[in-house]
Order: sequence, then structure tokens, then C-alpha cells
Amino acid sequence: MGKGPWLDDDEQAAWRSYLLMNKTLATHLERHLQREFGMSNSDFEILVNLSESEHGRMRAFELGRATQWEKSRMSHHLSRMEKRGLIRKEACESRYPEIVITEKGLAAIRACAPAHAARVREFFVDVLGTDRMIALGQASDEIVDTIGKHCESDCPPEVSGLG
Amino acid sequence: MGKGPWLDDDEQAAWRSYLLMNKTLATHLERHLQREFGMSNSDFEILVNLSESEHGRMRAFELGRATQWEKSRMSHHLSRMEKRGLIRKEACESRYPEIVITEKGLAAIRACAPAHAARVREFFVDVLGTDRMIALGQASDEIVDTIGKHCESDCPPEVSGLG
DNA sequence: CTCCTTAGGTTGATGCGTCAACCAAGCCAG
DNA sequence: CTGGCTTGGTTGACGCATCAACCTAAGGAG
Repeated sequence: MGKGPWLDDDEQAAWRSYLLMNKTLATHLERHLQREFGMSNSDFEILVNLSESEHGRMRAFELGRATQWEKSRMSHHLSRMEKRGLIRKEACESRYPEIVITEKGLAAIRACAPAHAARVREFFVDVLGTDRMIALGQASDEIVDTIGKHCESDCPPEVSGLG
Repeated sequence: MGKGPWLDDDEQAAWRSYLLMNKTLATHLERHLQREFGMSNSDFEILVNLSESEHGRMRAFELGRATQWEKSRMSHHLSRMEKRGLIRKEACESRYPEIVITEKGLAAIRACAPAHAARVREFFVDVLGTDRMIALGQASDEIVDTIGKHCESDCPPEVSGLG
């Protein structure tokens, strides 16, 4: 068929390699987390943030800022995690509940974090080596910044028809 | 809380930058594809493969090999795409149907591919520049290979208890 | 031929992510 | 006080991805 010359060959190759790596790595990490510990990547992300916070408790929107999730996704996922006993929603002085990591949640993250870190080391850190790893980190930041700037000018946060 | 020393600081920073870049880039690309053309990344992947194939037709398992999807995901997704008129399942000499891209599917991919490619160029190719882009492609291949080797020795393709 | 395995594919259940709609304060203008 | 806007959060519907189970035909071994 029409073989669109959408990107030239080098670009195609690099882009597709990147996409494949991405999918492969993510799938691999998530599968092990799931099979060995019954935890999803999303669970992991929430628990890491909570366990790194001052007293194992955060407001939902703080978690939202940290994870970049949409609020509805956060709400749904926290409900499911609460049902599984990994976290608890606790009323506090302010109008909104605080999200607290439970003993079970703490145990879960402590159980799986070392194995997860080991895999990241094996397939990311060690394969790249220090120099390339740091370079990739920097390049990643540049891409994020570029997209951020683009969106600023593109979609001014919902302010357009207020005159 | 317990601040697990799971990865050291440089490793953490690079890994998290990479994860954020990943999510940001994927979300950005998918959102535009979705909002401007009503197509998901998955649709795009299928249509690209079909449109690049010899006569716009492939067997489902060839698509599976190309995309690395599970067969059930493929089956589900192809059914939905057929319902939307983007592809068609056509009986052929062999026992299994061939997947054919329709006029509508062809029109859809031709409509959105340039914009998609432009975004990949803007946020990936141009930000990285040729050298870093090629280096990332190579590094990606290495990671994929490493995971591949690991899985060979780890999970010999379902051959274990056959006497 | 019969039994068994394998390959290609479908199906149903379930959990997740997104979107749009909604709700309940708090805030500020008039 | 009233009306409108913003913020933090919940809900329901829907489409998607995964898993396990299943179906069918083809290939091989006995």
C-alpha cells in the first residue's frame, strides 16, 4: 500500500525502537509486580508517594499533583484501594478527607519495592550505564518542558470566554 | 515515613524523569489523535500496519506479531474497528479471515498521519536532535534485547511439563 | 483411525481510565 | 444576602486491556 513518508527512515527507526522499548519495559515491570505481589503500577505509585510523605498521609489533590493523574481517576482508584485495605480515607479538621496508608499498604510496598528496584536497575540503570542514563534523564526533562510550553500557549488553562 | 533507599539519587532522578516524559508524551499524542481525529493510538497502530502491508490486508496473527498485542486484545479491538467501519474481516482460501483496511480506514489514517508525524517530530526528533535520537534508539534496542534474553531463560515459552 | 497437542481465534468477566456531569463548600462582587 | 465562580472531590457510563476458558481445524504419534 501507500507507504506514507511520514518520518524519514532514521526517525522512524528510532521512534519505533523507543516505542517498543517502552511497551516492553512497562509490560515486564507491571507483570512482575502483578504476579508476584498482586499490585498494579498504579497501586505502586500511590503507595510510594504516601510512604514517602511525612506521616504516611496526604490529601487526594496532593497525590494528584505528584502523579499527574486526573482527579476522577484518583477518586476511583483510591476507592478500590480502600476496598482492598491498602489505604484509608480519614476525616480531619479540613473539609476533605486525608488519604492514609494502612499497615497492610505499608507492608505491601515494603515487600515489593526491593524487587521492583532491582528490575529497574537490571533493565534500565545497568543497561544504559551512568552516562547514558543521566543523558536520558536530561533529554526527558527537555521533552517534558517542551510539551509543557507548547500546552501553555496552546490551551491556556480553560480561560478563554470570560470577558 | 520510611524513605526506602531503593535506588540511589541519580538513578531515581533519571528513572522518574523518564517515566514522566513517557507519560507526558504518550498522553499528549493520544489526546490529539483522539480529539482531532477520533482515533486512539491502538486504532492508529493497526491502520498503520495494514496500510503499509502489500494490499492493505493481513492475517490477525501477523498484526499480532507486528504490534506485540495479545490475541484476545487483537480480537476485541478488531471487532470494534469493524463495527466502526475502519476495517473488514474477509473470508479467504485459508480457514482464517483476512483483515482488510476499508476506504474509510484508509481515509482516516491518511488524514491523521501527517499531524501525528509532525508532533512526533516536534517533541521527539527535534528536541533530541539527530545524535541523541539515534543513541536513544540504540539504547532502546539494547533494553529490549536484555529483557528478551532474560525472559528466554526465565520463562521458556510454555514448555516445561511435557515429559 | 484415534488420541493428543498445537495454533489461530473468539468470548465473557472483571478491573481500569476517561469523560462529562454533578455536588458541596468557600469566596468575592454587587 | 444573592448570584456566580472556583476548588476539591464523587459518580455513572462507556470503551479498552487482561485473563481464563473455550472452540475448531490441522498435524503427529501410536
